[in-house]
Amino acid sequence: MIKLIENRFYYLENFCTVLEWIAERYSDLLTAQEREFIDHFHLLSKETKALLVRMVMRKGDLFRSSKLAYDEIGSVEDAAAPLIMLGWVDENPWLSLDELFGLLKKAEISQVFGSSLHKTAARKSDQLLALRGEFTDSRDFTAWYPASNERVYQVQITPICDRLRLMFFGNLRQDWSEFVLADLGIFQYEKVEFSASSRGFRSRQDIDDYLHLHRCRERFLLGEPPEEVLKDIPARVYDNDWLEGRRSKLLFQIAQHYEQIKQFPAALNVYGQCQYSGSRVRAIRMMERCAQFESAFSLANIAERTPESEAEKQQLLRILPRLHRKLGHPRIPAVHHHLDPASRIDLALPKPEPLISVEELVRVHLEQLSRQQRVRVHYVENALINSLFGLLCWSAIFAPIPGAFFHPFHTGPADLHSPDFYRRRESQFINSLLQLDSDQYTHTIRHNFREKAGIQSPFVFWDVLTEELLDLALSCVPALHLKIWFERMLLDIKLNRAGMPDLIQFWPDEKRYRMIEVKGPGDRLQDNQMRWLDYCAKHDIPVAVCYVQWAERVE
DNA sequence: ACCATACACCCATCT
DNA sequence: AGTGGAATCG
DNA sequence: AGATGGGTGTATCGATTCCAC
Ligand SMILES: [Mn+2]
Ligand SMILES: [Mn+2]
Repeated sequence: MIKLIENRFYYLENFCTVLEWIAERYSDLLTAQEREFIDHFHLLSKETKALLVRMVMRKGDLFRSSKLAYDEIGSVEDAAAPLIMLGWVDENPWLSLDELFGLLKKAEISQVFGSSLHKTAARKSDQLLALRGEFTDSRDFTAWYPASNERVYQVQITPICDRLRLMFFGNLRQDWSEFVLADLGIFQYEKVEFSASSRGFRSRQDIDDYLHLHRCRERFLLGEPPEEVLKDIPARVYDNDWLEGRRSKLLFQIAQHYEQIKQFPAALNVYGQCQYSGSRVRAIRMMERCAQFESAFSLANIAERTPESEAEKQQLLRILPRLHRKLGHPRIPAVHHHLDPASRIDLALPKPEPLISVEELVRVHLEQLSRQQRVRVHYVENALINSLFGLLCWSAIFAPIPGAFFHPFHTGPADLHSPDFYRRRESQFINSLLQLDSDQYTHTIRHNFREKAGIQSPFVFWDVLTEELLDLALSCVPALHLKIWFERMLLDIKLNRAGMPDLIQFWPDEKRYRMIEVKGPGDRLQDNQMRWLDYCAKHDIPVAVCYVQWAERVE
């Protein structure tokens, strides 16, 4: 299964693949200077190109020459020379004290700062803290550390490399190691026949906007005061829905941060600026915390008239009665989730070894409970229904819709969470679900289980879905039930792909099943779990909640 | 699937 | 000394 | 006792190497 890489310059080959890919499909989105970079790169010697790529792939931009030892490259000095001429690498960068500390080992720090250091035993980070006041200037490496005969190199071209990586992958979370991991067979990706015109970006402005938001997010994550970051986040709504989603999400996270540091008015202000799902409820909550009950009440009423999701509706059922009370209105009774007593299981089990989970405990208990008939219980959570969905609808999910796939390393379509995901492949999904009206669905699911085994999918959990589990599921779960599960998933994939019960119990002799949510002491049903339980009850799908308590230990 | 969600475990407060 | 986290590599 | 909101920790290929503590 694991292949060997025969080319010692495999990483360079991969980098070149990206450059060629970009030059071929995205050249209209590049500046003359960027196109020039690509052309120049190809003219360099193999060793020089390899050294640059090694540096680009590694963390940070500063490297000691001794840390750039690669057999296939040989002399770093020789390989680096052309890069220095081009200005792509600085051979003698000015280093701040912080940067120097990142390059030196602790023993070397004592050597350099011996006289200034009070305690050589102190932690490196404390030494840095202590020296910051004294050494505020930047110097080059030999000035800091004359005894060293090493050089320090600094790559100068990370911005353009990040831009190219973003254009290729459509995100910045994937990096160049994707290639080698796929070559090694660690990740298998579906081969989608997308057209040569399929791209992750339509305009240079979109790329610039993405990079800008990304930098804002990094500054926020690094701890810069949110007020400073907010100044640079555009107040206007982006035309591109995808980018607007990213803008909204960043604002949401900043608002959450304000919430954590108890700056509720600031949080309210930021929640108000974004339409990220859930921000409205948080805004209502912030008004509540600021004792603005009238505003909270009126926003809650707007939300109740036009709820953004089932989840919001559910939260409003808790919020509104509370606000009525706070405002001194006549009480309206809070409606609580009601569980049919018949589908409630109470168990008192001996407290087990700390390593075993409650779900596993109940699973074993239920399997051993009824000796007279065959009972199998699997701990599946979301994995089973999602996997069956992913296998049945494989061709719909991986349909080559324009813009959904544009490089060879997608785990799923790029627009999976966009509101029109379903609409854009409606006929394919209708076709897939139609198979549940005959026994065709079992063939499709089994076929894809064999043919697509191990291939990354946003729905299929290959490690959970064993052959035994698949057989049990296909023989015990009626097609109609699968259709009901899948239809709700398709209504809102992001929201409805989770919250499914922990266990599934099969009675293979009766071709019957039941799903069971396990709750240990001190654990409660979550909102999304309640929504699935209600939905299943409404459609006569057998579900139960199993409450576990620890049985008294006999002393 | 945008270093994230999803899950369980834990606590404080209010009724 | 030994341990653990981060970085690197294929 | 229970409901509610809130905060936390865990997990991402796996082997090897380096370095701080
Ligand atoms: Mn669970
Ligand atoms: Mn559970």
